[in-house]
Amino acid sequence: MNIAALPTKGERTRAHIVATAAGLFWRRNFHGVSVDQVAEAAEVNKATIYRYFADKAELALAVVKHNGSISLEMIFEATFAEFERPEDRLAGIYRQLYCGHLQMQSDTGDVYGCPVVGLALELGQEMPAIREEAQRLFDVVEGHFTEIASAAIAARGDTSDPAILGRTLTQLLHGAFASARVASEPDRLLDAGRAALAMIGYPGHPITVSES
Amino acid sequence: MNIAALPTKGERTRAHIVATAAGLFWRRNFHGVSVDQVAEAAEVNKATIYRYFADKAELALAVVKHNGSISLEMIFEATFAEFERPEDRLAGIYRQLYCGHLQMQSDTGDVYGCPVVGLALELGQEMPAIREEAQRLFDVVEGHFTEIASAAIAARGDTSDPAILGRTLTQLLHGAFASARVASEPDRLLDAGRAALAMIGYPGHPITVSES
Amino acid sequence: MNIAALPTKGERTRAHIVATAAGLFWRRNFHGVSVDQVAEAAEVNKATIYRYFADKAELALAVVKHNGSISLEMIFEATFAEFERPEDRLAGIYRQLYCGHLQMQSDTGDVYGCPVVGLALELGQEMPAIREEAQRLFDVVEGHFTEIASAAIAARGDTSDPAILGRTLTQLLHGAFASARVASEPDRLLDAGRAALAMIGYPGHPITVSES
Amino acid sequence: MNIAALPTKGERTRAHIVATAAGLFWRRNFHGVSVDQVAEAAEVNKATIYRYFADKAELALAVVKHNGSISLEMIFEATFAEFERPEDRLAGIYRQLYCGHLQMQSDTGDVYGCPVVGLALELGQEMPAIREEAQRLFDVVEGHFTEIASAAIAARGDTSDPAILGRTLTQLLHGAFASARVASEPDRLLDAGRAALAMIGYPGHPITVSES
DNA sequence: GATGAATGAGACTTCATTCAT
DNA sequence: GATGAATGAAGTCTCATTCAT
Repeated sequence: MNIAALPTKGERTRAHIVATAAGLFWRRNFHGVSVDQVAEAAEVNKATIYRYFADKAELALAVVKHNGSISLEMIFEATFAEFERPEDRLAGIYRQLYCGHLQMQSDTGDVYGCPVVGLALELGQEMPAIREEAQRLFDVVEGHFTEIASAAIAARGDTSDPAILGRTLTQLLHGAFASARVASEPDRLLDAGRAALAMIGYPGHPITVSES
Repeated sequence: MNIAALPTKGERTRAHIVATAAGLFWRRNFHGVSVDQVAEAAEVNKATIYRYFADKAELALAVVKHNGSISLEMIFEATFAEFERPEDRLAGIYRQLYCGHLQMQSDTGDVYGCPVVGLALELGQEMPAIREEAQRLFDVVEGHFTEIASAAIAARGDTSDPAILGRTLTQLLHGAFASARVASEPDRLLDAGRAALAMIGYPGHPITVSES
Repeated sequence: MNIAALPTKGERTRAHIVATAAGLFWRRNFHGVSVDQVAEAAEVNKATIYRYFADKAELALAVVKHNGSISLEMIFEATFAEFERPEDRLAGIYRQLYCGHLQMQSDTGDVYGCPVVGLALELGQEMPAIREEAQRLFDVVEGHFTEIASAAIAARGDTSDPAILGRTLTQLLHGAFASARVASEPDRLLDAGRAALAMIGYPGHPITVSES
Repeated sequence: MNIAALPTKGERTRAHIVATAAGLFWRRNFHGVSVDQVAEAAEVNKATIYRYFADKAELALAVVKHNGSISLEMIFEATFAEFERPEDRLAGIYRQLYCGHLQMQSDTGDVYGCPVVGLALELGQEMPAIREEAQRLFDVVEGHFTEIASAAIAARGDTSDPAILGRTLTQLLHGAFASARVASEPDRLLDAGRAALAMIGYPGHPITVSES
C-alpha cells in the first residue's frame, strides 16, 4: 500500500505501475487503456511493465487485487476501527463512499462506480481469475455487512437471518455503484445508504458528510 | 421485435444485425466482439453493417435500445399484464429473470447479468449517448418498481415514500444482476427477489419457478 | 455543353453526371471523391452512374473531355471570336482565367488550377487514356498559342519560330495554373499573363479586369 | 541525406522509409500507394511506419520535405557551386533536370515530372501543411531564379525587374515539369530550358548533355 | 429500367508483445 | 538490466462494384 515503505526498488516499481494502471482502468476501462498509455502515465518503459507482468491481463488482475485491498482497508477496516455500533459503521461506510465519489466527480468531472466490478464484468468471461478475485473480495465485503447485520439484529432483538441481510446489503451496494455511475450522480450512493440503514432497523439514521 | 413482420428488407436486415450483436455483446462485451464476428454471426457482409450503422458504437447504441425494449416488454410489461397485485408482480419479474438466467446458464454455461449495464459501463465514458439511453431505461424500470411500491404501500396502509422504495428496488435489481454475474450463480437473483418482496411488505411470498 | 438542348433524356442524365463529377473532381481530386458522393451530388442513384460509365475511371475520362472542351470553348474560342489582334487575344485569355479563378476563390475559398492537369497527373500512370486525352487538349491549346505567336511575330516583323514560342506560352500557362493553386493566389495568373504578353512583344499591354 | 551517416538507428529507419515512400509516391501518387506497399518496399513492418509517422499524410509531408531538400541540394546548390555565370547556372539546372528525367525514363519507362507538385495538388486541399511546405520550397526556387535573373540583368545592363523575371522562370519550370509528364517526353524540359535562357538574354546558349 | 440492398477486397490504423543492443 | 526499435495479428472502416427486385 504505502509504496515508499516497500522493501526493494522492484517492488516499488511494480506497485507504482499497478497504482497507475488502477487509476486509468477505473476511468477508461481495460480496453480503453493501452499498455503504452500505462507506461507513459507511470513514466516507465513499456518493456518494464512486461518485466513485472506476463500479460496486460495479469496487470489487470493485480489491479483488481490492489483495488480490492485498498477498498477494504480504507472503507471497511477504517470504519470498523472507528465505530462500534452497527448503524454508525454502515453510515460511515456510505459516507466514505459518497465523499470519495464527490471528490472524484470534482476531480475528473465524472463518476466511475466500483473499481472492481467494471473489470470483473469486462474481463470475467475471458479471464476467470479476475472474476474469482472479484468474488473473493465481494465475499469479504459480504462478511463485513453480515457482521453489521448480526450486531443490529442482536441489538434490536429480532429474529431475521443476518446472512440473508448481509447479502442484501452487499447487493444493494453493487446497485448503488452501478446506478451512481450510469446516472453520473453520487447522490445515488446516499439513497442506497439510507435504504441500507432502514434495512438494518435504523431508518433516518444520518449519514453525516463533513464540509470540505 | 418480430423481425419477419418488418416492412422493408432493409429494416429486417438491420434488426437481424442488432439482435445478433446483442447476443454477442452480452456474452463477450463490446470490445470482446469484433465487427467481423458480428458480420459472420449474422451471416451478413461487414459492409452491410456499416450501411446501417455509422459506427461500431452506433451499433452498440442500437443494441442498448433493443435490449432495453425487449426487457421492458418481456419482463415488466408481460408481468404487469399478467398480474394485478404488487407482490405477484414483483415475484413475477424476478421469476422471469431467474428463469431466463437459468436458461442462459444451461445454454452457454455462464451467466451474463444485465444486458444493458455492461455496455453502459464499458462505453459510458466515451459515448455519453449510451449512458443516457441506459439511464432512460432504468428510469422506466424505476417507474415500474415505484408503481409496485405504491400499490403495496396502499394495500398495507403504511406511510413510506413509494419513490424511495422504488429507487431501492431498482438498485437492488442492479445489484442482483452484478452479483449473479460475478458469482456466476443465478440464485443470487432469487436472493434479491426475496429481499425485494420483504421490502414491500411481503416477506416469504414465494417466487414460483415452474419445472422445465 | 448545353444540357437542356441534348436530344435524349439519357444523354442529359449522362451530361449532368459528368458536369457534377467535374466540379467535385476539380475541388477534391479523383481519389478524394467517392462514387457515392458523385451520385448524391448529382441526385442520381449510384447504379445509374454505372449504367452510363463502366468505371469510375471512365467517368474521369469523360470529365477530362468535358473540362477540355468547356475550356477550349469558353476560354480560347470565345476570346478568338471576340478579338483579332494577338496581344488582345492573349490578354483576353488570361483575363478570363483570372476572373474565373477569382470567382472560384470567392465561391469556394480556394483556388484549384487547371481542371485537367490534376486528373492527368493523378491518373496518368494507371490510365493512359486520360493522359492521352489531356495531351490532345494541350496540343490544341498549343495550337492556339502558336497562332497567336505567329500573328505577333508577323506583326512585328521579327524572325522567331512561332512553334517554339507557342510551346513556351503553353508551358507558362501550365506553370501559372500550378503556382496559382499551390500558392492559393489567383494573381499568379496575372503574373504569367504579363510575362506572356512581354514574350510575344507586347510588354505592358494591359489585362483589363472589369469590376464585378 | 546520407542514410548510413545518421546517428541513431531510428533515424536511419525513418529516413529509409521516407526515401522509399518518396520513390513510390513519385511514380504512383499518394492514393496509388498503400501503406502496406510502402512497408513492403522498405522491408519494414507496417507498424514501424506508424512508429515514425502519425499518419499516412504525415509520411507524405515528410516526403515533400525530403524531395524538396534533395532537389534544392542536387539541382540548385550543386549547380550554383559549380558555375558562376547566370547563363551557365540556368543551363546547368536544366541539364540536371533533363538528365535525371532521361534516366528515370530508361529506368521506369515513364516520366514523372516534379516530385513535389503532384503531392501538393493531390493533398493540398485536405492537408494544408503539404501545400505550405511546397510553397516554401517553391519560394526558395524562385529566390534562386531571381538571383540568376539579377546577375543576368546586371551583366547585360538592362532594366527589367529581376523579381518578375525570377517568378516567370519559376512558373516556366512548373510548366516544363507538367508538360514533360503529361507528354511523357523529357525533351519538353529542354524546350523550357532554352526558352528560359532566351528570357534572361542568352538565346542559343547550349544545354550540354554528356553522353552516358 | 431504376433503385435499394448487398458484397469482396482492401485501405488505414492500433495493439499487445518481443527483440536486440 | 533497461530501453529503443521492431513486429504480427487484428481491428475499424470505406470503396468501387454488382445483384435482385
